[in-house]
Amino acid sequence: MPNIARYNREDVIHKAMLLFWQKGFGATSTRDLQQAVDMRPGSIYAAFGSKEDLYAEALEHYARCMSGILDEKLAEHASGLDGLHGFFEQVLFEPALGEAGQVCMLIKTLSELTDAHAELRAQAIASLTTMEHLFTDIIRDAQVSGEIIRDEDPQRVARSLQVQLIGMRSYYQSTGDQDAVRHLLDDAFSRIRI
Amino acid sequence: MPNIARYNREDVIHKAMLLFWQKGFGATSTRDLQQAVDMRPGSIYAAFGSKEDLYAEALEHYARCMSGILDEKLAEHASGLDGLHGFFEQVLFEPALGEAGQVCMLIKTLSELTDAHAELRAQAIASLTTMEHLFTDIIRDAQVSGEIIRDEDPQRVARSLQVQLIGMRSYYQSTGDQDAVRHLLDDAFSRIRI
DNA sequence: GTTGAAGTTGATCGGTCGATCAAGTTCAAG
DNA sequence: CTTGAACTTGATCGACCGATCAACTTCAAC
Repeated sequence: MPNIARYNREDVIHKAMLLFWQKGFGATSTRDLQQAVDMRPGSIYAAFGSKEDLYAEALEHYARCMSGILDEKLAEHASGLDGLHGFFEQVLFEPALGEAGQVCMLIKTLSELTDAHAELRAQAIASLTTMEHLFTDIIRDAQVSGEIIRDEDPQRVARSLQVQLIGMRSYYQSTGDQDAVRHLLDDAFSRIRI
Repeated sequence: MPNIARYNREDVIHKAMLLFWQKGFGATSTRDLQQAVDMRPGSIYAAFGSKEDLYAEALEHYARCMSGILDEKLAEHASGLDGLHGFFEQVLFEPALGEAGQVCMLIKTLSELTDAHAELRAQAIASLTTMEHLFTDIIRDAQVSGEIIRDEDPQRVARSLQVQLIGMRSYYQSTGDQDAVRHLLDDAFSRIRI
C-alpha cells in the first residue's frame, strides 16, 4: 500500500539505548536523539510516541542484551558459577555493549528518575528482579553440583553478588582502577566457592 | 557599612544540598532552588555564582556531613569496627540527613554527570577517595587490635566494604527490602570479623 | 540626617526543551 | 498512470531553562 519505513526499528532502539545510557534520560534531548538515530522528530514521534516511550523500549532492549550476555557466558562454561563469573568479567571489563566503565543502565535509571516517572522506575526494578532470579537459579544449581556450600540461602548469595556487581560498576566508573576491581571481583567469587 | 545578608549561608547550602540530592543536578531548576532556599535569583547568583558553583558547595557539605556521621559513630563505640558498622547502619536505615533509601550523593553525581562537568566529577571522586582512606584506617586499627585477621590488605578490605555500601544503597532504594539489606550488611561485616 | 556599599528584587534576556502538524514524498494496489 | 495510505520533513509551538541587571532597599559609618 504505502510508503515503507526507511529505518530499522531494532537498530534505532539500540542507538537510542546507547545515547540514553551514556547521558541519562533528562540530559538526552530529542535533538540529540534525532541526530543519533538519523530521524526527524515527526518520524520518531510517529514510531515511538514520546521520549519516555522510547526510553522504555531502550531500557527493555538493555535488559534483553544483558540477559543475552549471561546466556552466552553460561553456554561457554560447563559450570554455571564459572559462567556467572564470566558474565561479571565481561560486564565490567569487556562491555561489547556501550563503553567500558559504565554504570548499569537500570541502576542509573533508578538513580536519576523520581516518582514523576514511576512507570520507568517500575520497569527498571522489574528487570533487576529478573536478573536476581537468574542469579539465584545459577547459585542453586552450583549448590547441587557441590561448587558452593549447601547451607546458604541461594537468594541471599545471589543478592550479595548482585549488590557487589552494582557497587563494583559504580566504583570502576569512579576510579577507573581496573586492578582494584579485579581483586574485588575475584574475592567476591572466591568467598562463595567450595 | 552596608546592608546585612538576610540569609544564613550554611542553612541555604544545606537546603540546596537536600534538593540537589533528591532531584539531581540537571533536574533541579534554579526556580526549584529559589523556592527551596527562599531567595530570589539575583541574591543566589550574587552569593554563589552559578548553579554549578552552588552544587559544588552542596557536594562539599554532603561529604562533610558524612564524615561527621562517621566521627559520631566512632565516638559512640569503643571498637572502630563497631563504629564503622554503626555508620553503615545509620546511612542505610536512619539517614537523619535527607530521606531514607537515597543513593549516595557522590555516586549519584558521578552517575549523572559527564565530562561536561569534569570539576564536579573530580570533586565527587576526591570525596569518595577520602572516605575510602577513612575506612582503611579503621580496618588497619581493627587488625592491630585483633578484630580482623592481619594478613589481609586493609585497603582491599576497606574498598570491598565501600563497594558493598554503594551497592546496598542502590539495592535498598530500588527494592525497599530492609530485611534483605540488613542481612547483606550483617554478612558483609561478619565475613571480615575475627 | 546623609552617604554609599552591600544586599535584594522581579522582570526579562536568549536559548533550548519536548512535542506538534501541515505539507511533501514514497510506493503497493488497482 | 492514478490513487491514497504510510511515512518523512522541517518549521514552529508554548513552556521552561540558567542567567542577568537596573531599580530598589537596607543600615553601619560619619
